[in-house]
Amino acid sequence: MNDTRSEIIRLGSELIRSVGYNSFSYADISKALNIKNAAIHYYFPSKSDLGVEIIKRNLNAFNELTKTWEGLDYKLQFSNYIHMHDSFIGNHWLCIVGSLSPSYDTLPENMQKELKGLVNTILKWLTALLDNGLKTNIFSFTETPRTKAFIVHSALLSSLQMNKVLKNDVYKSIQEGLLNI
Amino acid sequence: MNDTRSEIIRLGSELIRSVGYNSFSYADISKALNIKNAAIHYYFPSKSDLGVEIIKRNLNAFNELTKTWEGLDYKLQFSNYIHMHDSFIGNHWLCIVGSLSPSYDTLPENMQKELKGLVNTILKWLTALLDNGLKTNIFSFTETPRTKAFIVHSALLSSLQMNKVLKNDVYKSIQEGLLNI
DNA sequence: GAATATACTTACTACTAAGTAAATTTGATT
DNA sequence: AATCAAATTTACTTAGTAGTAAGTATATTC
Repeated sequence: MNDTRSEIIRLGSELIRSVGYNSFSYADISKALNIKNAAIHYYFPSKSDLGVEIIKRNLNAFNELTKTWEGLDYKLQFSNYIHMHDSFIGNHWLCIVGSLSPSYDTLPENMQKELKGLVNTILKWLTALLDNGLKTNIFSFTETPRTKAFIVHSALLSSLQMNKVLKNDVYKSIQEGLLNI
Repeated sequence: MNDTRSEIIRLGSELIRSVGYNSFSYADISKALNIKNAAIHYYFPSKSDLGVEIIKRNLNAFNELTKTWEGLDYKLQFSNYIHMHDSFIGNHWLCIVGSLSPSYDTLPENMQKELKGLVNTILKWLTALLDNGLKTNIFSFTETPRTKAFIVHSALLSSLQMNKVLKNDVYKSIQEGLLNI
């Protein structure tokens, strides 16, 4: 795969995580990569094409990653999930879902669809894991697995957002709280 | 208080909740109110002045509301808090914190400061409530009150964001899950 | 009744954004 | 060396966006 193209995607991802989809421009990318904005339009005719590609890659990465966890015990899989975004804290980055969801109504339709698919994939995987763990008495909680998945996912996603604002131990605290399952 | 001014604030609040601070313009407000954009600049010279005013009003409203709950038993206060944003679901609105936090790095400094103050106020109140409830055996949870406050706040805030994307029962589910304390 | 403040409008500026058409360069193939 | 397609720049358009300077009608104060 072309170097410029993947650099655009890499930078685009970072920008979505740090300032959000609506707050970065092709100029931000072109300046950083020392190319012209038209060069980005060559690879991604419209900004939403880039947005869709970035979401797709995240979905792919999630599927690949969880596949490598297959067979691990549920506690470890859960812990892996909870620690998935640890590398983002220092830069105060968000996960893609936490970055794009709040501005969902302003996103182009193809990105909305892709984002919805990503969220559903994550929740489906997490619900199944919690269900398995509950049935085998590895986990212990009173909510339904689906509700528990909603809560865990939401709390984790939002802890990255709060980390941006408070810049304190909110992320680590929530992690520890959630792991106590 | 002036009618135009409060209409600007009302509409600004709605727009922040629905599309976010960076995605609405003075044109959106001026068109809706049948005034010129300069009229908005008359009341709020810069957009951040409007943003700050809206956050301040939310802080004020939170303080006023929780003050009216003083004396109520902890379970009821907690339930009131959890149901605070029920009226937003139909329109897929976010709470102010959930709307502004993800784009924190793009906000003008005065808004960042104000937002941080609001988050701290909410977390302080919630932590105190959870602490009181735990000490009197009204609530039962294993985390520290501070961590539990982080989790509850984050899960609730993010459930409104997920409601935008999924448009299903995620908000109600999380509410029920959280109330089981 | 003259002066002044309030609440705007008109008409603009400076700037930024996404996007495009056409020309040019680069690099591999024949 | 000539050719051709892919990659990229040049130079531009269109459409916003925040913000401002100057003017005006209406009410309020002196």
